[in-house]
Amino acid sequence: MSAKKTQEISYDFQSIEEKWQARWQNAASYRVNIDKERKKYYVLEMFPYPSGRIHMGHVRNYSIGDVVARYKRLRGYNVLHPMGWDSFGLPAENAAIKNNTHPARWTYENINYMRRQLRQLGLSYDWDREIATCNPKYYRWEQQIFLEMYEKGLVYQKNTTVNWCESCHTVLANEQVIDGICWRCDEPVEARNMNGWFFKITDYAEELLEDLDQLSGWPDKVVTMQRNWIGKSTGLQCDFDVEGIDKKLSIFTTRPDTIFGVTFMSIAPEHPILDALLQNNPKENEVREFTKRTITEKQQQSNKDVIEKEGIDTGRFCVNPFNGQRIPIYVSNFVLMEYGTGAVMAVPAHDQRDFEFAKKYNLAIKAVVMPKDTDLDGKAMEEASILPGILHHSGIFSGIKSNEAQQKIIAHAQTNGYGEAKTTYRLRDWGISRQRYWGAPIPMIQCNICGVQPVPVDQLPVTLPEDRDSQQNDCTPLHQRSSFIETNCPKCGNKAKRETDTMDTFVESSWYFARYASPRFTNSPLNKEEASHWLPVDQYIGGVEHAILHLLYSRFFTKVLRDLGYLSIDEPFTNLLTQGMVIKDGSKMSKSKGNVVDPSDLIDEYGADTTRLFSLFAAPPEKDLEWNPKGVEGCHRFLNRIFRFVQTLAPASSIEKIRKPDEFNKTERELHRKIHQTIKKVTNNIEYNFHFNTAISAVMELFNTLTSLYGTTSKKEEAVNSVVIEAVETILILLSPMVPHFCSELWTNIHGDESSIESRSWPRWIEEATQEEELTIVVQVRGKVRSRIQVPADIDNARLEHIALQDENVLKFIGDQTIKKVIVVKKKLVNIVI
RNA sequence: GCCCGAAUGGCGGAACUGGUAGACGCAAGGGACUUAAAAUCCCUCGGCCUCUGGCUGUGCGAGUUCGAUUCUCGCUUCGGGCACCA
Repeated sequence: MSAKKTQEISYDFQSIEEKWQARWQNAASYRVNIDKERKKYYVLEMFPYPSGRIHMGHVRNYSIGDVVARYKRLRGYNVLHPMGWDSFGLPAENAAIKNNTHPARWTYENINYMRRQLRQLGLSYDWDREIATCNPKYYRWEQQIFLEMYEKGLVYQKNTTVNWCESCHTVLANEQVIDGICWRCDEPVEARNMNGWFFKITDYAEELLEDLDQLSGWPDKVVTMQRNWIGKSTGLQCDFDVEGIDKKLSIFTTRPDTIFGVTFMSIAPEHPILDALLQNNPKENEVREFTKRTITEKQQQSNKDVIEKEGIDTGRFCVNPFNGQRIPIYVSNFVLMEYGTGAVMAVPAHDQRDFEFAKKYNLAIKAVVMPKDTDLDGKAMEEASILPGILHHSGIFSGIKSNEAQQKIIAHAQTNGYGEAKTTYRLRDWGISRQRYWGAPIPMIQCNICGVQPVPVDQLPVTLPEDRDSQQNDCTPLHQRSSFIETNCPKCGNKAKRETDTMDTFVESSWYFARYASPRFTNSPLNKEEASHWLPVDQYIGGVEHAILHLLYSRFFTKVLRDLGYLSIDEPFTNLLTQGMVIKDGSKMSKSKGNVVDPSDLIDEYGADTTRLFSLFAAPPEKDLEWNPKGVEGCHRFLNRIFRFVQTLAPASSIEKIRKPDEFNKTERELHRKIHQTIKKVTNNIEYNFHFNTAISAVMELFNTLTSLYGTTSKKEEAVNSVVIEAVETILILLSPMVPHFCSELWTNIHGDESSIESRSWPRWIEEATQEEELTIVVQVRGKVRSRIQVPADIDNARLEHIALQDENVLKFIGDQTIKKVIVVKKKLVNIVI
């Protein structure tokens, strides 16, 4: 459809939207400061990466947030609603290389463009608080937090196997590897040995897990995902003596009750004890060959495929401390060095994986836990039995129930000094080193004399070098820039080298929500007073794809910042709304699929208000939104209908027919009732479940009622009365969080240019006014609807039953059969059972 | 494999605590206005039948109940998460 054609049928959204955006900007309408008189409300949408242009996912996310912000303001809250840019990251480097420019330039150009797009949407942000994470004024504080964490022992460096993405040319955190694939570029990730910096998120594993219980305002799904990700298991860590060497083999098990069923031992190919085991061992070459092959296979294999279970006998034995039994030690390809102790006690009778392994290598299977009324025989078993039961063949523990035996066996090991209760987590420490240019430099120095030294806080920020002599792109990694590397040791003053890794961009987004409380503060990362006033975020809104990554890291940082004395809260986000994706033609909108709808085109054609309205109307926020261009037109038509109606309405001040409820005629009563029913419905929809789609439907119904009672324009004489004005005002206020320009404009049409809809407060419904005078009662015979009867609302059940039983149609269905029972549901229905 | 979630007209989606299934919108069909079209307005719109009425219908199969989209059990399909986790 051409713009011209649309113009003919539309209200002049372009000039209206420009007018109101200018007003809001000039008056700084959404600037916010601490106000002790009013309750605070902090609503935040996940800030965007400045990729170039706003997409429909952003429009949806920010429209939802803006409704919440505007609604809360009308409810009298002092609302903090900030916006900023998650502006470090790889795409900037790629674009810089492609266009021969500097990533900073590309990034800031994008920010400027996208800020303009957001303003065009009429989003009510406090732009004075805008931050960009690539600005040294932001990452300087991040470097300081890093140093304070280092001092607290929460940062360390280690050489370890890391996830390397060759296509992004950098290391990735575990959370950024999805099914063995890089979260950003979809290329497979390889294992590599490298030196890198880590945050000790595992120190907070228990608290991160426990506090999930507090997050009643989060979707269960996200809480569950985090719980699984942290992956806590409790059990026994137990030492087995190894025959012939002076070393112990330590295992971890969640099933200590099966320890008398151990028939072999599986250790990881990387296990450090292996060297000792292979000394003077005739099988050395054979075993070494196996481990070498397995390790290579593991590195090549993406962790998605389950590889065939394989193992090799080392020819060595260890001893079960509980019964002195000799146990062969195998190296197995499925044992992970990173989890537990890298060694597993194998109980084939009660673990399916061990069972298969035992069958393959013809190892003994010994059943020790007998489920109720069974007597398992290891030789005859066809699969492992994982059910609880009574312990057999288990020495002094025989006869005890398996769940009780767990604690007793752990206690026994503890008393005898060969084991203890142990908790392990799946969660790994967060590797934050990135070998890329466009990120916050890690503020550390390597001195040959003094070792690793932190950059003194008064020397912050360590800024990215910008040798912009040439017009060339400038993304050379830091380790290739001698001018950056060379420095002096802060301790001894001799020549030393700077750390050349930059921080994972998820570090920036882990605390930005706190910085918004005092974005220009220059004494420390956070102004404690401001932070304690505004935080936690009352409502956080964003895509579910961040369920683990960003949301887990932010929770971790909140606890760290608390322990560093900056925050007084335990959890950053009280309520979380995860919105669904925007779908077109069955798949997510993306450039590669060529199914993107550019929000700017929509704004040009229909205006920001229609664009916002549709994104809210088409589906409830947590569901995926199917894009339907015709649906947009439907929303546009709805606004046009209201516009036309209000255009023909006389100014409120000229209304002479001011009526009080007790003077209402039937039509006025009906409209008045609908007004209050709508206020109730919309308020509940926004307040409790963010179902904006049904909120909008309710307003549509109110408008439909209005026009069916008074005609599609209000030219008629009788339309000019106070109830009609109330209806229109209600429609405008209820819709104003969703279509703010439109409602602001029409409000001034009714009340004059000085009047502002935003200074009004959200309407309250009168419960009494929502009550129907007459009810439609359904009459069922044997559960089937046979008739509907109109009765006064205050009818009692006996009278209702009486009327129902006289209904002609009902009598027809009862015929000459006897009535067994009559069920009357107050104000709803009568069911006659025959 | 384990753990979550979902399934309702041609489509997006409604339905409070077990009580009128399909609100609202889109699409479609018919009509009014118009020289005509667009826009606007009005009507119809789950399926079937013997059509002022009736039967049937919320993924499938059972169950509880006077009554089930809603609760229970067993499946199917789709989506999401975790996955040699010891």
